[in-house]
Amino acid sequence: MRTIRDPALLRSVMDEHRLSGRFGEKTEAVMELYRFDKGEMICRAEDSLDHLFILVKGKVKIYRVLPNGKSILLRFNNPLSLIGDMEMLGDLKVHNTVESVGESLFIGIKRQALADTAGEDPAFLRFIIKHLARKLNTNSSVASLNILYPVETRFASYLVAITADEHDRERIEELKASKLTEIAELLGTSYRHLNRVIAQFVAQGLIERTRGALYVKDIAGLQRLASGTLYS
Amino acid sequence: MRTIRDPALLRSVMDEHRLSGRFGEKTEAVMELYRFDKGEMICRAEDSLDHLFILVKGKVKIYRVLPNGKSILLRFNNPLSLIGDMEMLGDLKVHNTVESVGESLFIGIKRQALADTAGEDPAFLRFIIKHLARKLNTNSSVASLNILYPVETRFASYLVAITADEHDRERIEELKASKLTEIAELLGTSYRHLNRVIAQFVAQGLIERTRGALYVKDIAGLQRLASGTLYS
DNA sequence: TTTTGCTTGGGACATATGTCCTTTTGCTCC
DNA sequence: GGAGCAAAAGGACATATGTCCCAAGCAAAA
Repeated sequence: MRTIRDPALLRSVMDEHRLSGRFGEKTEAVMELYRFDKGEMICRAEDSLDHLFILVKGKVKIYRVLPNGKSILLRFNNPLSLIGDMEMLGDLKVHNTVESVGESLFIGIKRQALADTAGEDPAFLRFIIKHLARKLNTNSSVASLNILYPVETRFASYLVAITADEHDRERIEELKASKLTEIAELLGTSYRHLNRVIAQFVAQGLIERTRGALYVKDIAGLQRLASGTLYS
Repeated sequence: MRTIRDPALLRSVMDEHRLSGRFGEKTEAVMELYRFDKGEMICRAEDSLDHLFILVKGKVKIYRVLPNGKSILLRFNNPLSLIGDMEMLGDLKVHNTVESVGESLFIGIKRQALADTAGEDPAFLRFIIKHLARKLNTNSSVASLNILYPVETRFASYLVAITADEHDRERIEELKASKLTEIAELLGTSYRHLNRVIAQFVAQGLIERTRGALYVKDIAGLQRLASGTLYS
């Protein structure tokens, strides 16, 4: 992690995401820029965090490692998502590992500043609340989807989500994974089983597979399979 | 739903939960008391909510109905939990059904008052944030637990949680269920399968079953099975 | 080029879990 | 006490998913 002291860059980043003027002046004053390199960890379980981060550039991968050593990929996050909100604002321990996928840029607010300044700024607090609410919403949708539907349905739903790129481009990005093993983790299944489902979809003419890449052929058919359970 | 105009009762309820003086005066002024009868719905999917509710007495059951007609019990909530936070504060649609288990009492804040008054009160907003963060935390723990461990482990974890009543009584209550069918739903499995696991636990001497009731005999053994995955 | 290693693709088998049905048990109401 | 009912207990079978392997393709390193 490197602190970037470049007011002009901070300004332009805030403009880009329409954050300028959105919070109180005092809150803006305590914001700083931080950069993480590819593969660098923003936090991992049991860490104690000193900053609340707002991702403004790049992409992070959030996963959880469980006592039995297994891990589950929770999601990918793209700009304007919060890291450390639960920990800093809810007095909770870190449970998830957050890793920078490429190089990424964050606006950070130190713990002390959060308590003194931002914690008294209603606009900032409402911003946090809105993000928390959306996170919770996504999270519980995915959770119930995971437990009530077979991998077949979830994978169809996943494909529809990353393919239909008209609206909601953001949420889609949040779930995008490259390698098949990662998709398997995201869906909470084994690579082997995902593979079976892929083979089945190919047999049904829903998708096509060529040396590793997948091509959606029948989005309507996939939608039928997902039957209204879209990741959302 | 009935509005209860009884300032004295409101006062005593707020005292009981140490809410008095915690928020700004204006915020306190827009709080009202509401009562729901046994089995009454606080909200259900696609409803539009007009209030943010804080449960102060009773117990509510939160579940989600999915497009395929299946439903999953998400959790039971006990006093001082929020209903409608995601919807009112995150501009989201209602996705979960919330049902009053017995008779229950809420402090409610109307949508308009929320925007005008409470939404400008940092103390109130921090209260909301803290609750959202905890909800999210519980939710994602349970979600990964559900997907990565077999029912056997989850049920052991559940039993440990509701049995170890020393510390954390609140969180435990949140997950307590009476009938076995309800436990099955909570664990996201079928009653049949839960039954199998129970039979297995009995055979291993971990629990005892007598006309419907279960008695924990070997909490240490259950803890070993749960292996650090406690619902938390 | 060979080697090494990661990713893909898939066979064989074991296990976890779901669905459907029947039987039993304990209760309440007549 | 018997009828009727809801919850509980469990048998039989089907399906979903995991684990363990092995083999092939491709790309970077040696």
